[in-house]
Amino acid sequence: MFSKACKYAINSMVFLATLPEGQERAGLKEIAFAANSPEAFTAKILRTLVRENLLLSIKGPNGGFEISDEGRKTPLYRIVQVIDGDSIFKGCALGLQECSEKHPCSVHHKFKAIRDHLTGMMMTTTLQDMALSINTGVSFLKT
Amino acid sequence: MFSKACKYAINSMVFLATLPEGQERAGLKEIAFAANSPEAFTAKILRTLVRENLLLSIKGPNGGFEISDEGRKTPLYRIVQVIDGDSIFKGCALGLQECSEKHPCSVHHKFKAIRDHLTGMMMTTTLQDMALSINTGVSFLKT
DNA sequence: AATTTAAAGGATAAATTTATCTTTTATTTT
DNA sequence: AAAATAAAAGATAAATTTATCCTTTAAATT
Repeated sequence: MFSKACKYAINSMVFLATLPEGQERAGLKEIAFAANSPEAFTAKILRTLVRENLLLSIKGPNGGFEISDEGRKTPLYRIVQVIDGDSIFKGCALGLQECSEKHPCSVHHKFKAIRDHLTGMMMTTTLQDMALSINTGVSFLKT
Repeated sequence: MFSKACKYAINSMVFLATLPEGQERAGLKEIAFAANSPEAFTAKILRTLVRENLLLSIKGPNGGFEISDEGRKTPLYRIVQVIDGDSIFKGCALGLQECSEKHPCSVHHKFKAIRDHLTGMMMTTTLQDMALSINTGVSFLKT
């Protein structure tokens, strides 16, 4: 479904979103541990998220990464889009270059329903929503 | 969503399912062309499908591949399962090793709904269904 | 200003997926 | 039986994804 890079990105962002305002900064090590992801690879992914303004980064002693208020409100959709692109939301499930209402693949309509379902869910679920569910003990970040 | 190998497998199977009974045999070249997939790679994938009894293969002059009556009734689900495994149907979207009702990830329930939707569709859509939609001109195998 | 800390950036390597090519095996036709 | 055909099998290579490591840059503390 999602690439590993994408899962690491989501879990890192959600972890940062679980941190209370005022103590919202965390270093790479802490993030990678919390997200259960390899440190150096996570560093690369975080840089992408920083470039996209979904994260803030601070160098030097007591440096690290922070999620902005805006970042907390970011829908899951956006993270996937930034890391994996939006082929999962837009591309043809069977790989047809041109797959549309006019020239549909043999599961076009059936997949459209699922894709719409997925897209809707991913667009309406924010990192904050996910973080809240973790902070209230309803769900978990790590296995 | 699906690997290229899986898309090639599906498109190859659907192509074979579009062939009328009595002329249901096609050679690798013909299949790869119809499925828009690289020949040698397709050969490998077809061998997997043969091993799983989803296809018959015949060597020698006028040899090739055939889909059995049973194969025509095979749901899309099975092809994906054979080629990509069933992590897309069963695995945690965020990569948690243990992700269950008791120990859910932060999107467990929301994803369950989508997964159920996907699984249901894939289990009830057969290769024959897809082939029929192509044979009646409603949908297309190639772009 | 010098030192320390931590991210940024870039090079490299390992693993996996995708793809091709060559030889072998089985089958049909001559 | 010999020749021709087409899939099976296995070796190899290219591309992509995942992962690590090392040097540079920026910022805080001394």
